[in-house]
Amino acid sequence: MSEKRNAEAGPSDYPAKRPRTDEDQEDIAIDYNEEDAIPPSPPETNLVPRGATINFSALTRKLAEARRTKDTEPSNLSSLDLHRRHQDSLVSHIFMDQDFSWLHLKPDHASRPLWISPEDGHIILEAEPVSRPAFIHEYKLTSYSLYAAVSVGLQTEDIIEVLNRLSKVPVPESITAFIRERTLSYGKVKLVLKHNKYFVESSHPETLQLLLKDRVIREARLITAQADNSIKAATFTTSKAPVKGNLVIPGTAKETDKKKDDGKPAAAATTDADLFTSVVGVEGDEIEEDDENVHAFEINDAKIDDVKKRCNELEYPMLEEYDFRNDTVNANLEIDLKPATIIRPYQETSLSKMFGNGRARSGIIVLPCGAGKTLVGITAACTIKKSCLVLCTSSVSVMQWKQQFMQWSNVADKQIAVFTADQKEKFGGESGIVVSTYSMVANTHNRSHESKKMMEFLTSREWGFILLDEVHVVPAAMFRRVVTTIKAHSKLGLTATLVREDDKIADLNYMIGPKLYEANWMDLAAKGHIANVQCAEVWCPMTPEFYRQYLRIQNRKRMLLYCMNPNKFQACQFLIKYHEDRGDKVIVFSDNVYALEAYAKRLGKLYIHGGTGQVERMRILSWFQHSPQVNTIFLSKVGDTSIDLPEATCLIQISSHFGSRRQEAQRLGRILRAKRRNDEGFNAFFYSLVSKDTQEMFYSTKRQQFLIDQGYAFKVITHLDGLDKMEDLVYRTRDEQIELVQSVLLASESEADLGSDVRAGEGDLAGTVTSKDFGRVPRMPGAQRTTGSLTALSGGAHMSYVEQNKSANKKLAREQAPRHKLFAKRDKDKAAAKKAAR
DNA sequence: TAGCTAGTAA
DNA sequence: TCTACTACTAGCTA
Repeated sequence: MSEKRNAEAGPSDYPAKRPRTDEDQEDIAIDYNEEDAIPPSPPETNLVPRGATINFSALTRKLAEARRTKDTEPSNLSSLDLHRRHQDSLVSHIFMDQDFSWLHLKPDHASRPLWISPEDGHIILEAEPVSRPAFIHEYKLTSYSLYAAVSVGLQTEDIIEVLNRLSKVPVPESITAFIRERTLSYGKVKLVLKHNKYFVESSHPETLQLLLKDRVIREARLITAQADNSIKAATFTTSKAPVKGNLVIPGTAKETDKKKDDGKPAAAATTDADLFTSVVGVEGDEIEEDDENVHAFEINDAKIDDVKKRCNELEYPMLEEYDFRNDTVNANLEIDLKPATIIRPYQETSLSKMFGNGRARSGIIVLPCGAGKTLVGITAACTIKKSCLVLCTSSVSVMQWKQQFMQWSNVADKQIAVFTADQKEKFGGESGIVVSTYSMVANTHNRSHESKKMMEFLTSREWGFILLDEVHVVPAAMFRRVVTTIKAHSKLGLTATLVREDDKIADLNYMIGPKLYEANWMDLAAKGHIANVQCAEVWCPMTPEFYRQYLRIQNRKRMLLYCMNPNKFQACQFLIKYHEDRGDKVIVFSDNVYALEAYAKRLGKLYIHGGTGQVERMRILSWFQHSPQVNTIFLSKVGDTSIDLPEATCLIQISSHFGSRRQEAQRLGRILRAKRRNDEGFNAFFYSLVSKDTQEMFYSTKRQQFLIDQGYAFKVITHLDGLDKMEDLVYRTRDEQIELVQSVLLASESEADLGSDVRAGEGDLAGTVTSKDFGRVPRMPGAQRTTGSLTALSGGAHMSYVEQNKSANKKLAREQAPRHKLFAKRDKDKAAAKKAAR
């Protein structure tokens, strides 16, 4: 119902990482010595003590107090006070410098979890701190979230009613007015595909008239030959399909006894969403369809994107629903899930959001990697039973989708076709499934003859269903055209990470549809569907040599220096050893190919990057999967997508430039499948190695945001116990380190000359460890391995977790602009969201 | 099979 | 605000 994001509190916000003012620095400097005295527990927000309620007026009072003290006594603060003050600044961000102490708390406010800001629709939820980093969750009422709520079947008064029931303070007038205003127009306009033509449809002719006043929409309208210019003439009527009926989603446990149970949420699937619907009780009584006639006008399919966008801007977002059961024009597809296929409760919940009223709503389902997105898509296809087009990002996943379709459904072999550069198949008969890539369908120039014919095949027909895998790529300039060139009655987007670092993610709202369902990673982990993950950020101090060079050198080459930091090298070696000894399978990610090779070479491990050939990849991967001697592999960002990774249980990130939240989440997703040993309290591990006091710290914070939003807590490790005693520790001596820094500098020089052509040396780099070497030399490097007992190890036992370390380098801090551009972006987002809410 | 272009993410 | 920059993918041609 609302877009969730955590209050910006929690372990990720280390004072050392946030932009500071000069006086802040003074505080930190004074405070420095006290830091070590802090007990080794993750920092908790001081806003609300565990289990307490938010005392609204007290909070604002405290805020004002904090501001006053800040002015009068800037220095003499203990570290705890500092931390508090930091928290206060976060609170003031939530409150936007407003004093809301005038709001009346309801008498029983203690039992109500929400409060709502009358100014901007921020909702603060006091939640049970199960395993969340923060006890306060911040949501925001936006046009989009209301749109999503309405499209899932909630009605205006229900929303207000529920807010009122849960809120500590009466729902402000401004908010109810906002909800009314925004929801009233939703769902009034629909985009309908009929006989390969698009129509804007509504049961309110005055709404259509209103839309036609807009120039963009008016110009997109197609006027049929006999029509004059009035709406009436171009309007045709049609009676609506019967409501609901007994649609059963295949694969659900209650497939058999569905009929009466429809209204009640399944006991097994008590997700947040269910909790909500159970409060409202709307799932049963869907919006009553008026039997009235509907009115429509045709629009030019080339301009659909514009029209949709325009309608969205006019606050009349177009719903797209497909009444597939009453579609007699398009041929049915013989497809069903195999009898043995049972879908999980949350998968069922997500599908019930899509098919809630007996039709197929277009929209987006967000599930973490490894939670069975593919099966959700396949089940949806089996429910609609019409021709279906599946689009993915790479040709590898094209093959995977086909294989999954064969595995889970009874689709006939000749009904499923693949369309890539290598294979251009068509399905037999009137209906079928085509799996292809975005670029294949989006590509407009330079078509081979065969592709051209295939595209004609795809564009000439009407698809019942289009499945968009990794839907977050769709807003890209070239890919977005697929949504309009392919004529599909319903669209389902699947993704694990509905984030982009640009502002295009909001476009999906009108391009595909609203977010129908988003699973909470923590909930899934708690129920054992995905692995439990321990996330940790390992702070590796720069060695003096490296830091000197780091400060001297300009922007780009700096990256290599903090990637190749000997301390990081050692930490990486230590962690690999540690986890291999436990019996973990370890993946090490490095964005930087030079660092990737250097690390893998030095530590004697196999690695894969973009230049690694297909055969080679498969060989290394199968070794990693099956050989007890290959327990660690190094991956460049090829591993982010397009490589099907086996069940790794530990992940180490050595270089992760830039603040891509998506990448971070996707990488974490690589170990989520490792749920086998979940029952034994088994954890998967995710380490991010960060060179201290470098730019990396900024990016790291930014990257973690998505995972923090999902409820993951990042521990900070500043010391790896036992590292000093480790045998064969690399770069132990100063001489070795100096040698390393020199080779790094040399490399960054030559790399600058060579440009990006890293591949030039591939294969003949002295000492490069690739599987070719194993062909000749049977010895596996790093083969010494003792099997550790899994139950005995909890992972954190050998490491000291330290809350914070504020020994920030002053000089460095001064170098950084007071407002880093990452924060500028955040400010911009905030402003944009605010504007959208207005 | 390499080499090219074009596209994506940040 | 825009661009830079790198690693990578897909698709096509010869």
